[in-house]
Amino acid sequence: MNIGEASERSGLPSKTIRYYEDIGLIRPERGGNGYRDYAATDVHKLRFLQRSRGLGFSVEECRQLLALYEDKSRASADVKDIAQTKLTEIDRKIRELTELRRTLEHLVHACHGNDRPDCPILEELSDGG
Amino acid sequence: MNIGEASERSGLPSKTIRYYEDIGLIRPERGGNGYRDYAATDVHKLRFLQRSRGLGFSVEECRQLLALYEDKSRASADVKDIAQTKLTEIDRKIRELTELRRTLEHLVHACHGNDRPDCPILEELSDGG
DNA sequence: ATCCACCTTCCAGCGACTGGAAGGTCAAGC
DNA sequence: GCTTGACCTTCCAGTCGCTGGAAGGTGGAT
Repeated sequence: MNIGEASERSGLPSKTIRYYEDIGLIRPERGGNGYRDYAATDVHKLRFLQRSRGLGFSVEECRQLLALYEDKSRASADVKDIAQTKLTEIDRKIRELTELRRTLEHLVHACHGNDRPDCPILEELSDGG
Repeated sequence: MNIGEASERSGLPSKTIRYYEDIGLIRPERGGNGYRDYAATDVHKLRFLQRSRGLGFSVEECRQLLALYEDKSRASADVKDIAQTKLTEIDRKIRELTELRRTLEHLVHACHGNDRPDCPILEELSDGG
C-alpha cells in the first residue's frame, strides 16, 4: 500500500512516516514507480511507534522497544526496565508541574487584577519573592 | 560588569544571555574593548527572565511580561491574564501526564519482568490493547 | 488532453538553547 | 617583555521531532 493509506491506518502523518524512514526506524519496499510500498507488518510497526510515542517514549526509546519487539528471544524484564524508567521521569515531571502550579496560583490569587499598575506577580518575578 | 558576572548574578549561562540579546530581550552597553557591559538594571531583568522562564513561561510570554514590567502605566489585570492562561495550560499538562502515568503503571504492573519473552507491554503497544 | 490527488526529494524552520571553533583582551607572574 | 590562562567576541552547526513548502513525477478519471 502507498504511504497515504499507511498514514491513515497507523494514525501517523505521511511526513512523519518518511521521517521515521530517514532515521532508520522502518524500511518499506519500493514499487517500480519509486513509491513506497508498505506491507501489513510495516503498518503494525508504525502503529507500535504511534502508540509508544503517544505514551511519551522518545524516538530513541521507541527504537529500543521496537528492537525488543522484533527480537523474539528478548526478556520481558528489558522492556519493563525501559517502561519503569519512563514512569519515574513522568513522576518527576508531574511533581515539578505541581510545584509550578502552586507558585503560579499563589501569584494569581495575590494579584487583584484591576487597572492599577501595582502587581504582585511582577514584583515577585522581579524580587524573587 | 562583564557577562560572566551578569551570568553568576542572574543564574543564566552566558550563552543564554547572549541569545536573549540576539532575540532582542535585553540590550546591554558595550565597553571600548567590545565587551558587553551590564548595569544593575540589566541584571535585574535577567533575573526576571530567569524566574519567569523557570515558571514555565515561553520566551515570547517573557517578552510580554518584561514589557509590562517596564511599562509603569500597565494594568495588573494584563499580567494576571497571562498568568491565568499559563495556569490553565499547566493544569492540562498535569492531567495528560497523570493519564499517561496510569496507563504506563498498569503496563509495568502487568509485566512480570522475568527472562521469558512474553511481555504485556509490547503486546499492548502492538495491539492497541 | 486535462485535471487533480497522490507521490517523490530536498531544503528550511520551529523553540530555546548549547557546543565548538577561531580569535581578541586583560591581569598576573616570571 | 613575554607567556599563561581566564575571560571575552562572533559565527556556524547541532539538538529533538517533526512540519511546511517548493518543484516535479505518476495514476486514474473524465
